[in-house]
Amino acid sequence: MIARASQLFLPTLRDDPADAEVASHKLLVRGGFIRQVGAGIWTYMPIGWRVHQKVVQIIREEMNAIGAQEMLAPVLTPAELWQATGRYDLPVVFKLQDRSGRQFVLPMSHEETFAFHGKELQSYKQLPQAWYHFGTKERDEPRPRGGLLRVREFIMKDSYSFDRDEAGLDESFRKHAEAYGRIFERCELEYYEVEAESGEMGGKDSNDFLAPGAGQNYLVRCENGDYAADIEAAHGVPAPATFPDPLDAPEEVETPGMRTIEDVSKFLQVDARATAKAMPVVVDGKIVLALIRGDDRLDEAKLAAVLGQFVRPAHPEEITEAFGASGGSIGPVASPVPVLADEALREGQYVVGANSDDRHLKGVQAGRDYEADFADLRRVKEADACPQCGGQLTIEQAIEIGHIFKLGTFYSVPFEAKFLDEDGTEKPLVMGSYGIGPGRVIAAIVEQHHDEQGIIWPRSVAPYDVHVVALPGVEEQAHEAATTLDAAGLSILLDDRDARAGEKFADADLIGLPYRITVGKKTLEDGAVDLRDRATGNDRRVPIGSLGEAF
RNA sequence: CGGGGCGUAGCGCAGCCUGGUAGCGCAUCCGCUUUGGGAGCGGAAGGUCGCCGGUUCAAAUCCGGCCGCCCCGACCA
Repeated sequence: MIARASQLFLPTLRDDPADAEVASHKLLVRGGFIRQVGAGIWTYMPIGWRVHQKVVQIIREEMNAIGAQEMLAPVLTPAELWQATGRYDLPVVFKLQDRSGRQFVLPMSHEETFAFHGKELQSYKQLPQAWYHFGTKERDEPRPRGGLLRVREFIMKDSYSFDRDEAGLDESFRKHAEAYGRIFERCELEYYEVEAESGEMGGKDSNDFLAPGAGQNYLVRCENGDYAADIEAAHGVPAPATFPDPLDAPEEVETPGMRTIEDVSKFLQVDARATAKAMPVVVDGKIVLALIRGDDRLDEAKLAAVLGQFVRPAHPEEITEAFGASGGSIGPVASPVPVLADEALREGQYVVGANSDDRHLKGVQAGRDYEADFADLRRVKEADACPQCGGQLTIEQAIEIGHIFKLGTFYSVPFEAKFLDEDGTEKPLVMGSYGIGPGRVIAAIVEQHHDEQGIIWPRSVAPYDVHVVALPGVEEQAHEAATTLDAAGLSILLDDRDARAGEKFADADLIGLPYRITVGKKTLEDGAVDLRDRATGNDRRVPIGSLGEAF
């Protein structure tokens, strides 16, 4: 097909929009792909929607290839469905009422709705099933940002698998993971499948697909390529500490006014890595002392994974009341509250607060001088070693483009979505859920495929294959060239606007179709046109007669 | 929800401090000249200055309230 730029709704902008920070946001707006309607609310304009449809079609083909069945569930959803699982109370869920006060939800995902339909599955003979749709999701995000990176309304491909048992779920999960890999490869995305936190979806195992680029997630990777994880789930091997000579028992020392690790380690001439810092937190109204190595940062997500969702730092008054000392001077020895220590502290002797202002203890050893539960609490740092091979870890921003969950029976039990198994017993369906946001995929592609001039679309998702630039005076010949390419099965954007060459070239670079053909008097004298590869910038002169075979 | 910033023509901005006929660049429309990397000249159109209230002879400008948007944090697929 041939689209004429003179007729298209394709408003390109010369300048970056004032409110854009990340490359994908700037380029998609400038290139006339998307426009903002409100915070986190976007319209896809014609060429942006074409890209979206290309991504959707790739996803659709790969989902169908693993036997998943496409359907469509509604956006407007009776609140009862969400009350059944308790997700009704999540703050990110949009709620509304109809005129007679009936309550509804605008869903952020469709586990409830699909589990509701799962009730019609009756027998193990019907299993496994996998259903999906491209549905509009609504999220009352506390803070939308970054163009398409984090929005309040978006289309998501979400699929739901129904199996007899855990083994079946494992298989459905694996098939989805493989399909996701094929989808992202076809979109020419660099991506990593990593273990993730399950967030508010319920259930247990979940993997994220992270694409390096801008984005809200932090991807930890080993230089040797054998380890990748989201920072909230990542493990790193901390650099070893240099310990002073061991002591037979803790020794109390005066540390006047020393409240920070930096102060204490400098004052006592001790490696900061041979100190421990104590962070009192409150969960369920009780104080717990979280203990990590002095040079580490507490990872709130990991702490919450151990202690529960509602952990908060203790207030200064709570600390003083419990420990009889202020925040910078507390420690695990004779702690009045349970101690939860980071794994790094199992071995070695550390300097810790003495639970008395202006005093610290040297030579404190876990197990000998205090009792603690151990867990991985520390945030991974760049200096850490890879847990697999000891290689150097790197941390980079990444976009979460897909997330797959093993839900188990979290949804099927409240909905009583049961089936009769081969042994004649009734069992709850074992479910999985699997999401991909095409909008985020598009943003990730642009983050990974652009230059100073604009976007460089992979051919698989480009809105058109070829940008035919008609220079003044040869509009007829340009149209003929476009017709030839169209007949050869390519999709064409024909720039037939009454504009200058420089402007058309700049727009072509910005819009980023894989190929550009320039039809101008200069080369037409030789019966040829120029063919430029957007990615490499290389030009080729192609005789008009063989245009159809040039691709 | 905490901190910071912004709201003036389609887009990017100045004007506000020190109140007095609303401006610049790009884009748009008309004409002429130009035409292979965002042209030149001439003419034109386009604005309830986010909203409401207050002060004042007079408010884009000062004061109060509200709304919207962006960034950082909290939170989050």
